[in-house]
Amino acid sequence: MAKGMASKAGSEAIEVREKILETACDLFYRHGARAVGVDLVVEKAGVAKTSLYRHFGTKDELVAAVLERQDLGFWHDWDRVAQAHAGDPRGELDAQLDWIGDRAGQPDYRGCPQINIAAEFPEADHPARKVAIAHKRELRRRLRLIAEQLGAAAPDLLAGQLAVLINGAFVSTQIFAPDEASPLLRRAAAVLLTADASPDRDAPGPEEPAYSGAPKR
Amino acid sequence: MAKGMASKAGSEAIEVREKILETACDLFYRHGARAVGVDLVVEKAGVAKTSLYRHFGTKDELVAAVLERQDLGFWHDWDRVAQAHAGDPRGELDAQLDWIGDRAGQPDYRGCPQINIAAEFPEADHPARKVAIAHKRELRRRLRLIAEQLGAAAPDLLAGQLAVLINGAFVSTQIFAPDEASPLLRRAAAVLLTADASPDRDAPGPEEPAYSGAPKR
DNA sequence: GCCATTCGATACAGACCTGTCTGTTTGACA
DNA sequence: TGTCAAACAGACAGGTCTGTATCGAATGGC
Repeated sequence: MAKGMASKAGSEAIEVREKILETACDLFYRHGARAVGVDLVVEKAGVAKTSLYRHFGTKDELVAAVLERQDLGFWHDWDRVAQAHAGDPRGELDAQLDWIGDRAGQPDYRGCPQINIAAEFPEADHPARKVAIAHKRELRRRLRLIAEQLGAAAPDLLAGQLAVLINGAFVSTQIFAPDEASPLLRRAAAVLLTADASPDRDAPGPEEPAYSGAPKR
Repeated sequence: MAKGMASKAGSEAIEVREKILETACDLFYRHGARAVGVDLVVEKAGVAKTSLYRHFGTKDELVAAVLERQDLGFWHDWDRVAQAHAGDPRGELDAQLDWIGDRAGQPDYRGCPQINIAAEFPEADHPARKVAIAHKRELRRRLRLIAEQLGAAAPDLLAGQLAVLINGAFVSTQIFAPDEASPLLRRAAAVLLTADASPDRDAPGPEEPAYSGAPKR
C-alpha cells in the first residue's frame, strides 16, 4: 500500500523474520506466550500470517526462536561486561550482578523470560523449554568459569550458589522495592565468596557451628 | 450412576468443591493452568460443569482458589516444622530449608506453583497473581521473624537474602542434580547467617574487601 | 524482459475454550 | 410425604486459536 520497502526476495526476507521475532518477544514477555495469539503477532508486526508460518513452521517454534533471541541478547550484554573486566574476575562478577540486579529492578521488569516461558510450557520436550534449560545451564557454566578464575576452593558449589541467587533475584523482584535487588545480590555474593575462601569456618558440611549472633532472649 | 455417595445438600457440597480443587491442583501444576480446560477438570474430578461454576464463578477464580489451597498447605507444613523447633530458631531455619530443598528435589517437582501461575498470568490485577504475591510476601515476613529471633544484626536484609535463596532454589532445581538443592540451600544459608553475625567483615556496604582467595595466575 | 520467490491480505477449516441453559435426579429436612 | 437445594448430564452459544489455502502484487536474479 503506502509502505517504504527495500527489497523482496533477498534482504527483506530476514527483515520480516526479524520484525516478527521482535514483536513476538515484546508481546510474549508482557502478556505471556500462551495468552498471545499469532493473529495478534502478525497484526502488531505488520506482516502476513503466511510469512510467520513460512519462517517458523509452528507457534511453538516461534516461542523457541524468541527465547533463543533473548538468550543471545543476554549473553551479548554479559560478554560486554566480561570484556570490560578482563583479568579481574572479582570485578567482573560484581559488574555482572550489578546490571542483572539493575535490570531486574526496572519498573517494566516481569521476570526472566526463560523462567516464565518454561513455566508456561511444562512438557519436557517442548522446543522452548529446551532453550530455557540450556540457557540456565550456560549461566551456571559461566559462573563456574568465574569461580575458577577466582581460585575458589569449591568452584562448582560456589557457581551453584550464585546461580540460585541470580535466579532467585529474577523471581523475587516482584515483592522487592525497586532498587533492593542489586545491592542485595552484591552483598550476598560477597558473603558467599569470602566463605568459599575460608571453608573451614563457614562450610564444614551439614553440621554447622551454632549461630554466633546474640539470641533475642 | 454407580457411585457411592454420602449426602447431598449438606456435606457433599464441600466434598464436591474439595474434589474439584484437588483435581485442578494436580492438573494445573502438571500441565499449566492455561493448558488445562475446565472440561478436563470436571471430567477428571467426576463432577458436573455446573458445580464448578457454582462454586468458583469463573476459571480465574478457580485458579486463585487452587493457589490459596496450595498456600495453606505450604504454611501447614511450615508450621509443623516451626512447632517442632520452638525456641530454637537456628534449628527451625535449617529444618525449613531441609524440607523445602527436599521437596524441590523430588523427581515430579515442577517448580513453585505460585511462581509458575504468576508467570502464566502477568496481569497485575489477576486474582491468582494477587495470591501468589501475598504468598511470597508472607515467606519473607516469616523469614524476618526467624531472623529477629536469631538476633540478627540486619534481620530484614537477611530475610531478603534467604527469600531470594529459596525462590532461586525453586526455579533452579530443573538444572540441578536431584539431591543438590537441599545441601546447597543449607550451606548458603549458614554462610549468610555467619556473615550477618560479623557484618564488619563481610558486609561493609557496596565496597567489599578484595577477594582473599588465591587467584589462578 | 521473464520467472521464481517472497510478500500482504483474507477467507477458511477444525478444534478448543469459557460460560450458560435446560432438564432430571437425589438426598436432607420439616 | 412434600419441598428445596444441590448435583449430574449434556447440549449449546459465541468466541478464539492454530494452521492452511488462495489470490494478486512486487521484486531481484538471470
